[in-house]
Amino acid sequence: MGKQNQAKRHHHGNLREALITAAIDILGAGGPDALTLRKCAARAGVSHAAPAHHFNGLVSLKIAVIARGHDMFADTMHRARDRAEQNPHARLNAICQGYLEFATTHTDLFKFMFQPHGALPDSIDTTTGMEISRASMASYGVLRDACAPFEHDRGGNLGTETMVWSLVHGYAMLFSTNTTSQAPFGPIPDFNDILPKLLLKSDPAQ
Amino acid sequence: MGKQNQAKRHHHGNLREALITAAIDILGAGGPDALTLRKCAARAGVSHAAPAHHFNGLVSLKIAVIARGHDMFADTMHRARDRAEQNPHARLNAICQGYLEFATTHTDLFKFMFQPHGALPDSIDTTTGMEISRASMASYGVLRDACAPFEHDRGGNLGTETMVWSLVHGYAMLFSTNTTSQAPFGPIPDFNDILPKLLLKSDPAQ
DNA sequence: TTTGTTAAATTGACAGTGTCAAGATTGCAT
DNA sequence: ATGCAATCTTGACACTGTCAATTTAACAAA
Repeated sequence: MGKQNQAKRHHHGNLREALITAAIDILGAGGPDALTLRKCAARAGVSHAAPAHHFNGLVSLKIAVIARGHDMFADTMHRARDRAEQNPHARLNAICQGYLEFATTHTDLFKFMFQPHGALPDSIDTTTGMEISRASMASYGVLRDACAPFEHDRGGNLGTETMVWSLVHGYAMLFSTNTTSQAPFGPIPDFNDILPKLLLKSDPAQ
Repeated sequence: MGKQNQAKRHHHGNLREALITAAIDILGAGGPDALTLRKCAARAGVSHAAPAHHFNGLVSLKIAVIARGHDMFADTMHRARDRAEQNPHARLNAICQGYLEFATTHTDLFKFMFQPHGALPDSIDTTTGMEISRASMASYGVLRDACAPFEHDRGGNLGTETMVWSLVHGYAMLFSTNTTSQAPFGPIPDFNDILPKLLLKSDPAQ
């Protein structure tokens, strides 16, 4: 086994990957404040300063985690889309369901992805910078493509994109879980009952 | 002057308030990661362990900052509402404008308010706990009251609340500022062009 | 194979941080 | 004035990110 061969080796072999998965595990277990370079290093079985050779500081590791999160995010939406009926309404509805499914099942990661992390562009190593731009554009593209069939009276389909994205994102942010001491809510309407009102209005062909 | 009299005193006089305003200043200047108990203490002119007598740890101070943020948030929406025409549509539209105005002018604080901070209810001192529940309920009440006139076919007006809140919150979260390495956007449609589509559809009297 | 160069990981150190314990100071009711 | 409780300080500890110096491993060239 390759793993047994690499067990005693000085070089880890794939430390960058191991640190990202370790970070996601720690994030899911202990929340954002528990995400620590030293803990990731310990979980990957390396010394505390080893991550410095793969990430330009803690912020870069966080950005890499967000990039990985966007990959998972896009996957969830893709799967939801592919098992839906193949018409624009069903497709967009399924993608929103995937959006909310990811926000519900990976709440910590989802909220972590849309937080400011004080990352100046030059403080991120080039590898991580490429990953985050690719992954974030890809996950946004899923929703953008699904909105394309819905023409809008002004501004092309950008208006539809903005409306749908704002609606589903706000819904996910507010109701995926009650964060801390939010106002008490009654039963929250299902998103299935919300989106059609927006779509029917936006699509003159309907 | 009271201040000069209190300058050399051992007791600060109003350290709790001073710490909260110091925290908001630091948050606006250096971002969430710069918000530190020791920095707040230094800015308030007390020793590093003084805050422990007013807040049950850093998390409680953060929650107190969020409560103060909700007060400012509600004020902004109130002012926007009061200078609008007094009909349901204009009122709700103005409140959403206030919502976005706060998110734009206090972006750091706004995003900080809607982040998870790993606050177990029993880890927050009672004073702060009362403040956050009062303040968050008050700020949510502004939007709730503005949605009340718009009856909805199912679920009373809760559906309208959920729709409008999700829409404006998502819009604020996504477009108040480009956080870090988001996908490249074209021009974002103004919220004034978005909300009416939702309202007109939701209000059968229109 | 031997050698030299580079990448990868380790060790050690330093300044900050949250938090606790113990002591000192102040304000206030009695 | 006296005692008590609230308030603040000092000191300490473990943990964190980050840097510098060093050791180890991998690999290409001779």
